[in-house]
Amino acid sequence: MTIVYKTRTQLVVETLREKILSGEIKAGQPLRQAALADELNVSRIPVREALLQLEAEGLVSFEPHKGATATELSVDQVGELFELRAMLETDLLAASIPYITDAKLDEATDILNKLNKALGKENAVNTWSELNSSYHNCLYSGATRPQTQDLVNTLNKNADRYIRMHLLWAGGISKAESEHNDLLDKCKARDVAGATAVLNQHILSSRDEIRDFLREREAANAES
Amino acid sequence: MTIVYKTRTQLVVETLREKILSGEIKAGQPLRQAALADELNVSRIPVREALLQLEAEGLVSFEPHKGATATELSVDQVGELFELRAMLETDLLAASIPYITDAKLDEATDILNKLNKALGKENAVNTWSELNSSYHNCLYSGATRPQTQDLVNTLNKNADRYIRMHLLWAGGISKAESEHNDLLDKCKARDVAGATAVLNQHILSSRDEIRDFLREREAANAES
DNA sequence: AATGATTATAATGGATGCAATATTTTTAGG
DNA sequence: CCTAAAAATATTGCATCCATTATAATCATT
Repeated sequence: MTIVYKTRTQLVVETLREKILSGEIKAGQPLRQAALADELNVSRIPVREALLQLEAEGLVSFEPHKGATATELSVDQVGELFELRAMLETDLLAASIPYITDAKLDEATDILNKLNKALGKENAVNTWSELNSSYHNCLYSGATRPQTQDLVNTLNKNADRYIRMHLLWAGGISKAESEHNDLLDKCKARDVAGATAVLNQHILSSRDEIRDFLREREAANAES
Repeated sequence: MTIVYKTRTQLVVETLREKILSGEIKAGQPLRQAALADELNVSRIPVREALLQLEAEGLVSFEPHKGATATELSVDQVGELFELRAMLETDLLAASIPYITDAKLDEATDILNKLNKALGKENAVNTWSELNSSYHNCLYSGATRPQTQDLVNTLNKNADRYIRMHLLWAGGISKAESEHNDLLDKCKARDVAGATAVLNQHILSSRDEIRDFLREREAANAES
C-alpha cells in the first residue's frame, strides 16, 4: 500500500503537487529552486525537473531565467476548465456505458461507499480527491479511450484545488453524494442520456458554485 | 523573424520535435541522452529537460531508469486523437464565430493564400504545418478560451506527423484546399452549423484516410 | 530629490563527475 | 545444450560547481 517512490524527481513532483492542491503553497507564490531543494533534501536538478512536469500539468508556470510560480487561475479560467471537463467527461461516459462491465459497476459501488464513509473523517478532503478520481475513472473504464482519459485526469489535477475548496466551503459534500448515487443508478440502468445529463449538471453546477465563491472572496479581499 | 532561442533546453526541444515530426527520428526509436547531447553539443541536462517537455506533448515516452523513446501511436490511438480534435475544435469554432472580428477573418484569408502558394514549393510540408496551425488558431480567436486553444495546439503537435504523412501520401493536399476555402466562407457568413459541420468532416475524413494508410502500411510490413 | 547608469546580489541555466539502476555478457551447474 | 547466477558494461539519476541572466542596491549627475 505504501508507495515507494523510484526517483527523487517523482517524489518532489508528488510533494509539490500536494502542497499546491492543499493550498499550503498559495497561488502566485514564487517557487525558489534552492529553497525547495534545501527543504526536501535534494539537489536543484530534481526540483527543476519536477517543476517542469508540474508546468505540463498546469499547476506551475515556468519562465526562463525568472523562475517558477504556482499558477493562479482567474474566475474565467476556472469556468473554462470545468466546461472542458463537462464536455470531455460526458463524452467519455457516453462511450463507456454500453461496454462497462458489471464488475466495474460493483467496484464503483464499493468506492462510493468508501467515499461516503470518508466524509466524516478528519482529513476527509485529502482522501476524497483520490477516491473521487477512482470513482470517475471506474465509470469511464468501458470507453476504450486511454488518451482522453489521461487528458481528463490531467485536467482534474488542476481542478482539484477548486473542488476541495467547494467541499470545504459549502454544501458541496452532501450534494455530491446524492448526485454520485444518481449517476451510478443511471449507469447501471445503461441510461446513456440520463447519466450524461446528471454528470453534465454535476460538473456545471459545481462550476457555478465555485465561481460564486471565488467572486465573493475576491470582493472581500478588495475591501480589506 | 529569426527567433533566437534563449535557453539550450528550448533549442533542444525545438530540434528534437522537428526531428520526430519529420520522421528523421522514427517512432519507437530509443533516445539516448548522451548521444543526443553529443550530437547537439550540449550537456545531458538540457537534453533531459527537453525530453521531459516532449513527454508532456506526447511525442516522447519517458521511463525512469530505462530511457526515452519516440512514441508510436497505434492506429486506434491516432483515431482517438483525431476524434478528440474534432470535438474540441468544433466546439472552439462554434464559440468563436459569433465574436470573431473581420480583421481576423481577413488575416485568415491571407494565411490561406500563403498556404496555397506554399504547396508547390520544395519543403512545402514543413511550412504547411505552421501555416495550417496559424490558420486554425485565427478562426478560433473569437472564442475566449485560452486553455482549450492551448490544448488543441498540443494535440495538433502530436497529430502533425500523421497529417504530414497524409499530405505527402495521398490527395490530402487538394482536398484540404477546397475544404479550407469552404470553411472560411461559412465563417464569413457566420454560419455556425455549416462551419462546424465542414470542420468536423474535415478532421474525421482525414482520420479515415490516415487510418487506411496506416493499415495498408502495416499489412505491407507484415509481409516483408 | 529624481533619474539613469553602474555595480552588487541573488537566482536560474548548464557542465562535469559520481552513484544508482538496468541491461548485457560471461560463467557455473545441471 | 540449456538455464540460472554473477560479473561487466551501459545508461540513467543526481549532486556539486561554475556561467549566465535577472533583480536589487548604489552611485553619479542634473
